[in-house]
Amino acid sequence: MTAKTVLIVDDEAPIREMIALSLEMADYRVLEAGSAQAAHSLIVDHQPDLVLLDWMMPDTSGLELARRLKRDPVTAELPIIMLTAKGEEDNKVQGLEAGADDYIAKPFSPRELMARLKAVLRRTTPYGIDEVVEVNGLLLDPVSHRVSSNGKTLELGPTEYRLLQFFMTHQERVYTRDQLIDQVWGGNVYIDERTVDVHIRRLRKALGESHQQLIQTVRGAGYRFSTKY
Amino acid sequence: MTAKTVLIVDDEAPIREMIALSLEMADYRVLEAGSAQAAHSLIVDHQPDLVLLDWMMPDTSGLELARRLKRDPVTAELPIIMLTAKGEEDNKVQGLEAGADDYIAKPFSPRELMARLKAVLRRTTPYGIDEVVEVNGLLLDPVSHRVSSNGKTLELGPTEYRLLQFFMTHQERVYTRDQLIDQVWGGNVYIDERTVDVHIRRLRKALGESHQQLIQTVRGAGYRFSTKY
DNA sequence: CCGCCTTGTCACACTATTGTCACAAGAAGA
DNA sequence: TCTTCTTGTGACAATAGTGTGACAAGGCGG
Repeated sequence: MTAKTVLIVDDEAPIREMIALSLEMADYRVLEAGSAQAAHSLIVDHQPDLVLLDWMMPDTSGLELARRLKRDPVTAELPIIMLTAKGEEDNKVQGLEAGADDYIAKPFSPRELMARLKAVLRRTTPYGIDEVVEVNGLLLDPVSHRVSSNGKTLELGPTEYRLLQFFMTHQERVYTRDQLIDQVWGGNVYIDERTVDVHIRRLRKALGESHQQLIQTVRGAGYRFSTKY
Repeated sequence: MTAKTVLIVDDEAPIREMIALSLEMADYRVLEAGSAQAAHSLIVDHQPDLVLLDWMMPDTSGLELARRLKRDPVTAELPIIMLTAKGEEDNKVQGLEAGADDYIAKPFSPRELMARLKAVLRRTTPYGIDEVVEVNGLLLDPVSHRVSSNGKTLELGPTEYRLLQFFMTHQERVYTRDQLIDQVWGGNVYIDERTVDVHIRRLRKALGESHQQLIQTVRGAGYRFSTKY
């Protein structure tokens, strides 16, 4: 699961920062824009997954931006949450008509914001298609999150599971420890390369005699998952 | 496992036949319809397990049919896969909003079609809405809203009941806390993820020693209801 | 208004998992 | 064979993820 990117559009920097802080603590990537103009180019460049849009903006109103985004086919599916001052119920209607997916009245608690944000993201990102992978009697089923070796369920820790999943969907190719950290641990972690060795070891152990040869050491380079040995 | 019936709705006969051929080779029963009208009566008569629906249809568009099916409680549960010409990403969103469970862009390989089809069938509920569900002596009767374990009635709160019902009709699949909130609490609620844990705990407690192992924790992922442990 | 039940949240207890280290074992090259 | 890299292995302390009990707020029928 990759981190979602959220764009905050508000002309008041303190508010932006407050929101940005909450979001970053919850592991979202955050972009900020102080004007509709800036917002638009950020959207084109960075393709955020969601926009938090303030209703009151000096130049072009937030409403205008929302309309524009929804009209353009490229950005039409981008979910938008409108922020607005308390009690202005009319705005809510207008905002939703303009294509906003949800609406939050200021002042709001960070907690509420997060909850709504998740709800919107949840219902706009459809589930992926998860396919079962099978190699020589080794079966990985992402749907039930289960791995079995010749029918017998294996006990894998989360990291071992992800590692195996990556290998099974990227067979026959050598990956350096760095690449594995990138792919399995997810981009922005700082861990020792040798840690990979340890997890490889754990995975091999869990796979047992019957399948541990599938994970091969390529000396001086990295590791490879292959049926040929 | 009995053969699944798939209904193909497309106004172009050659395409229908191509798809039908692939499906029959994979042991599916196939129905064909050239119009939304025909499709509707076939659905009523033959109750297929899945509908492959073309987006572009002369009379009522495929989209319309999808909406109609999802609106009618009788057919609401019927999984739908939309077919559409390549690159029309807007359609994807509209299609998914209309209730389609998946979406395939033409031209597609038979292989891809089969994979998606299997995936959709796997994750859609094989159970009728009012059917009694039974697992290892654990019995849930949606009509009387009652749950019994080896004949003895259990006391479940409303939420625990819904949670259990969801699990029993969606076995063998891991659900994240988010997804459970979506499915059991209903789309637009804002509650803490950890609340799910508490309800899981309450449900397990209520199920007693005999059945609490059915609800399994998948560390780092979520929960799963399964008879295999 | 009262008592009863359900619910969401919190604080704390508990455990599996994780990253790292020190050392053992192998491979490659001279 | 000996030296020098590189990888395997077991142990361990810190941490992240779950289990668990308690509680206050809210709903609901009386």
